Amino acid sequence: MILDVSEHIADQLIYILIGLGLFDKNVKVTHPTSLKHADYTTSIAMQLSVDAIKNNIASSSLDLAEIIKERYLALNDEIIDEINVVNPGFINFWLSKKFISTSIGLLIDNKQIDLAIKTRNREKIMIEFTDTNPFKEFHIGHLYSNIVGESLSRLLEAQGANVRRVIYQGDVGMHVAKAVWGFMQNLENKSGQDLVLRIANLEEKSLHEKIKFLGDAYSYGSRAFEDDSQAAEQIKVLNKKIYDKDIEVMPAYNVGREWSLKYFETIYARLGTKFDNYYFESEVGPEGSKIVKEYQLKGIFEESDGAIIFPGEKYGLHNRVFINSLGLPTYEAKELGLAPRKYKDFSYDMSVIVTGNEINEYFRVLLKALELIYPDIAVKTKHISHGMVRIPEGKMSSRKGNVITGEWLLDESMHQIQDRYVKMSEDSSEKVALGAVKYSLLKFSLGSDVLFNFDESISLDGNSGPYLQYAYVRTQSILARLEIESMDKFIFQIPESSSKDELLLLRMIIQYADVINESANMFSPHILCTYLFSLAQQFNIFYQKHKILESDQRGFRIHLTTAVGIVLRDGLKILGIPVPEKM
RNA sequence: GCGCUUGUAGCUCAACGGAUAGAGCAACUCCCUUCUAAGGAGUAGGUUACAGGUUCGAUUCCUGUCAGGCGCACCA
Repeated sequence: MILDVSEHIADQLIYILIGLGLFDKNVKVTHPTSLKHADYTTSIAMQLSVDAIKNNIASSSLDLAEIIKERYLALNDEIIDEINVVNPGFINFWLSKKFISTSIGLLIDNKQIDLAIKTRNREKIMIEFTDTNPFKEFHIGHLYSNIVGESLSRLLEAQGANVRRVIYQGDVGMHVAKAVWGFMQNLENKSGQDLVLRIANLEEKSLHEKIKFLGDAYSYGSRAFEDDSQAAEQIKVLNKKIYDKDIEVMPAYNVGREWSLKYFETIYARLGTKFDNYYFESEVGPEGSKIVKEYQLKGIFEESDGAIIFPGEKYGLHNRVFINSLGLPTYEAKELGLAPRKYKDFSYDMSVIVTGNEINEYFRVLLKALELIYPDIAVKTKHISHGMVRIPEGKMSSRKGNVITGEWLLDESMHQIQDRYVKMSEDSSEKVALGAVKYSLLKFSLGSDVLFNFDESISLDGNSGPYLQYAYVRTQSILARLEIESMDKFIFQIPESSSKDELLLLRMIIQYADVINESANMFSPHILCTYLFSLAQQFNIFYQKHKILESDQRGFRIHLTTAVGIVLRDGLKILGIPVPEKM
């Protein structure tokens, strides 16, 4: 809908600067911190003032800014209405009303957002996120990863990318061994029936009861692992048996794995994620081991204390075990097996992996090893890490029983909403609950830890998901009062008497495309959140001050409301937040 | 001890090296016979942990100090 205005202005500026005998290809044109200053701004005059003064081009940064302004005005750029220069040398650009009305008119006609600049047109991007572990719960950390991964996927899709969502699940390893051990022990104590029959009895139970059973088995197993050295030995042996697909453990292993995966699937569906590929540690482990052994011969890996390690210290990192002394691949080796497998399935231009920041260090080591083995894959791999979700009591642990599961949070959020708004439909309250929880995690910049606060995560007021949903619903309920006839008849035009609030709202809408690109390029959904919140705020101010349907500017205001609704709906969709019809 | 990371209003967080450092929550004042008050208007709240440095300009970059978090080989 909108051409890339900042790039357009930057091009003009470069042309002007060359004419002046100044050259800087890093001319940046950005949105100022506040739209009160202008639509676009550049600080180039200040950056080049030293050069300009030295070469007698200008006497100061302010002077240089004035010179640039005059030359820009001489270009008669139709997009720009006004340029002003502000101390100590900012050059501020104001979009013309003509440009604004044309852009908004297009937006309304198309009834959707279509970024003219498809910065990632058809780029193939594989994105891995959520990474649950069968046999364990789906806790808020997984929830966070899922919400972040899904919104990043949608941001990249908005830029035109061909995105493939994948998940990598840990179905082997010590956590699984602990759970299977606990599972078998818990079954053992019940009756004299044989294992297969005892498992069959459990099949009648509901999925939730089965998951509860698995959860208990895991905490029983991990407690035993720490407190009982004999049990710990058994669990280690069991771990190996699981890798080897030993017939003795497979019945319990297979049903537990299946229950878990089925359960996770219900959560992904609820959250609105559909994965295209599923990868499992059990599948990539053997390949990873093979690669490590092959490259051990080439000197990339070394033997140490019976294990095979990658000597990260040689590269300023630290050493990591890739194959343990039992001959089993660790996380790192499995990841090494996963990388080429993913590339084989989808010859991507970029591979994004979303994880918690606790594994940042490992990932650096892993990337180094990958770089030595598959340099072409390594350069395409991008690790995005989000912070850990902390709870006020400290660390979550299954053992302490203070794990907050994703499902519990969503359910609890929904209950609170239904208590407060008794008339709301089931469908809307689920959407609002999702909006509250998702937005509360997305609004923070990625990277640093987030403190989980229940009241805030389900907050319905202020800077929250429901605030945005409410603003959207408000636009729709106003528009719903319209007769169908009236919609197509006006040509979008900004009246002379339009107020500052209305103009500001229009200028904010124009920025949407830039915000999407910035948010996607920086892999930062919170940028979109911040924007949508201020847009909704500005709309609420407008709504409070002005009558829409009963005013002499009815047509204009209806269109304005329509445009805000389109942007809010589209932006929320990109965040993965559904919009209810009524609230 | 080493590596990575964070420190901004009472709390939770924004701010591409730029303009008077902004929001939400909490507190206090107001505004519903009105297109949805899940809203709006206002007041109060800051030596951006501390000390230097680089720059026309530093919350942002560099160095040091202090404080928190994470990671330091067979878990993921």
